[in-house]
Amino acid sequence: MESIIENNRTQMRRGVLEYSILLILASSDEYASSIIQKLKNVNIIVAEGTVYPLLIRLKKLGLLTYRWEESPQGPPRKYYKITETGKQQLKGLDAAWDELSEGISSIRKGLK
Amino acid sequence: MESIIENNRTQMRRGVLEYSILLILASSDEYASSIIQKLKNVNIIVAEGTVYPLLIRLKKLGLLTYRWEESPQGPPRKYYKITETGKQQLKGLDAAWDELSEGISSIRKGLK
DNA sequence: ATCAAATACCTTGCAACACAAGGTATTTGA
DNA sequence: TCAAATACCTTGTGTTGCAAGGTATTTGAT
Repeated sequence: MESIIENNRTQMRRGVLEYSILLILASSDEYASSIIQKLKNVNIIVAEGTVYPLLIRLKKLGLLTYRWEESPQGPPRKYYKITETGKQQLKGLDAAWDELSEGISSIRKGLK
Repeated sequence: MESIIENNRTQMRRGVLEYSILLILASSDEYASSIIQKLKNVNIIVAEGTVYPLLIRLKKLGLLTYRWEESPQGPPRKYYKITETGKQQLKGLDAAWDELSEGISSIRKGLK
């Protein structure tokens, strides 16, 4: 018994995940668990099993690099950093998001 | 050779498709080709093979009904209409969209 | 010294779903 | 009679988020 809403919420999130991660990394270098926490803070809740493969993919595409750093406690952390290529691509994603927002906005106004 | 941007544009669109269609039908009854055209008008470009199965699915879920109507030319048209249940679910999707927009907005502001 | 808890990392298998491509049916008009 | 336009729909493929499960490191309590 799954609701249409919950299902679509997932779908919507799915569409902006890479974008969100690049946005976060454009601001500062972060490790996976920290990224997940930041996303959770803005109600974009996402599973570990989603983020790790995604970071690996973005790294393969040359949009990210990473370095290891000691942690205050626990195992070392893999800090990801956005590359120049990544920054350029991010601009394109910004545009894509804006376009989509405007599209939805237009349809919404068409009502009433 | 696929760009990250084009790929993500598709992903983003994907997430809001059901939402967009319900929004359009909340305004007026429409047939599939017309819905596709309206989406195209706001740069949410989508293929036929995407929309038809989706309408069928939404109908099965009880969010839409349809009736046949003669066309000025060509074959008859299947006009879809949103149900009361559909309208209720749409409210939930409105909320989901707003939440996502705010989430992205927050992350974006975190920059600079 | 040992073991539990916390923190991080990562992989596998499944299910959902958009899209490209291809197909059928109806009407009009040349 | 046949091409063009309009409309409907189905099938096969590839991508991908997620649940579940697994490994490794450190700290601190017993």
